[in-house]
Amino acid sequence: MSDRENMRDRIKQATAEVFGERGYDGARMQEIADRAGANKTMIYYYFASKEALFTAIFSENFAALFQLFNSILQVEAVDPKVVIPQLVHLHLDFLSRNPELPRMIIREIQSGNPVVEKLVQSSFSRFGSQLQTLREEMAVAIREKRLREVDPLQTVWNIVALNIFIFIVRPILSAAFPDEFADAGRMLAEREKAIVDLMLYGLVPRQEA
Amino acid sequence: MSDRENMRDRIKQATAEVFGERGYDGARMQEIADRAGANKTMIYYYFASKEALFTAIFSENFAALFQLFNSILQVEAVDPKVVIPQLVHLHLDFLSRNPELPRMIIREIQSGNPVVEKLVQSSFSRFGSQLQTLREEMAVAIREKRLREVDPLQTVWNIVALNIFIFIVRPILSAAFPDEFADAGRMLAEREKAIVDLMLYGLVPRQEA
DNA sequence: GTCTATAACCGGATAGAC
DNA sequence: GTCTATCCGGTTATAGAC
Repeated sequence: MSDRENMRDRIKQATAEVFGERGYDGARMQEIADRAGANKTMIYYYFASKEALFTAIFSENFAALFQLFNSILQVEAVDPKVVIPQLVHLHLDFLSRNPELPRMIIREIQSGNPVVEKLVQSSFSRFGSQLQTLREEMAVAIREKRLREVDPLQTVWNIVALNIFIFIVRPILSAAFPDEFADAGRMLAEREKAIVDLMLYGLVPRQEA
Repeated sequence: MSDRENMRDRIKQATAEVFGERGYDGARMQEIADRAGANKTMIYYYFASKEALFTAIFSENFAALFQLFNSILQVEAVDPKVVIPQLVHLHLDFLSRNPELPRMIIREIQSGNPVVEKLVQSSFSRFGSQLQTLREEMAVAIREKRLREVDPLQTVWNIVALNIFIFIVRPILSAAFPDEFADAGRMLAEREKAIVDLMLYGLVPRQEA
């Protein structure tokens, strides 16, 4: 029973891996079965089809990501020096536990799968109201000189862009800079530091001529 | 003759589009033919196979991108206030002319295609020496207080991350924020401004308490 | 160079035994 | 719940006429 007891979960795990690596179209049911240590037919015992399997795994992961985003955006006092390090850390931590998720989302987002469309729609409609709150908080922070005069939406995009980058291009980067990627934990820590530093202070020195 | 004269080029253009949208595995030779206004057989008249077609288009685009990177990195004086706006503008301009390229690269980079592997290897080995030069230039700039004490490699990653972001997640963003994406030119200009502003100054105000 | 028809193959899905 | 054997549709690729 040790391994065999939760075949369904092992299939889900294998599915996430293979879809993340190969994309929906490139994924083979046979490979998913192999990695789960199962017979191909077993997948069809638990899931109706490849499409249904994908939808289940994608929905689950996408929901988890947006749950994180929503909890992250519940910020009371917008002082960048306090908030930014927290935000970056939470997001990177989540991503390092789901490293294949960004590539999967990016790959499959324009697949035409109606479930995916609906998921994006509903996630972002909730996200919209959160964003409005953030706008107001940031406007206050700007007036009180705790924050430079920046656009809230662009700022959110910037954080996300910087955070997801290494996960999205990991295959390129680890081939191009093997030294930096030899120790994944160390690399992630350095990346986190660099992102926070950029977000807070930019490149131009404080004391100018 | 008007349209028909350079069928080969139209096939290449259609290929880039379809591979960008659907990925290698999702792309259908029939759809490429349709978009090129050609018969499917014509593709095989000009290219040996789907694989060969992909390799040709990928190599070409990837080479163009790295040519840009190399020309961009030939920077004499590293004063961020001068260099950053130029870098960001050149990169975004290139990307807006090849909007499908980042997604295509990210999708296909771990495909196992040996041509892709070799391309990445050779591109980055040349990039490596450029990076060494950049390190030295930046070290000087830091000593002379024109630049904050930042890591050169991380800084390059940051610029690339911020620049490619909207192209990579465009399908999500245009669905989630239709207003912002209604006018593509205006959106790109605002994005450029936001990236340069962040890179230079970060979020923390200059004059502190 | 361009087309129609078709071969060859592959991968998702199912039937049915145990 | 798990397995073997097989079907069927779709996709790349080619043969061969014009």
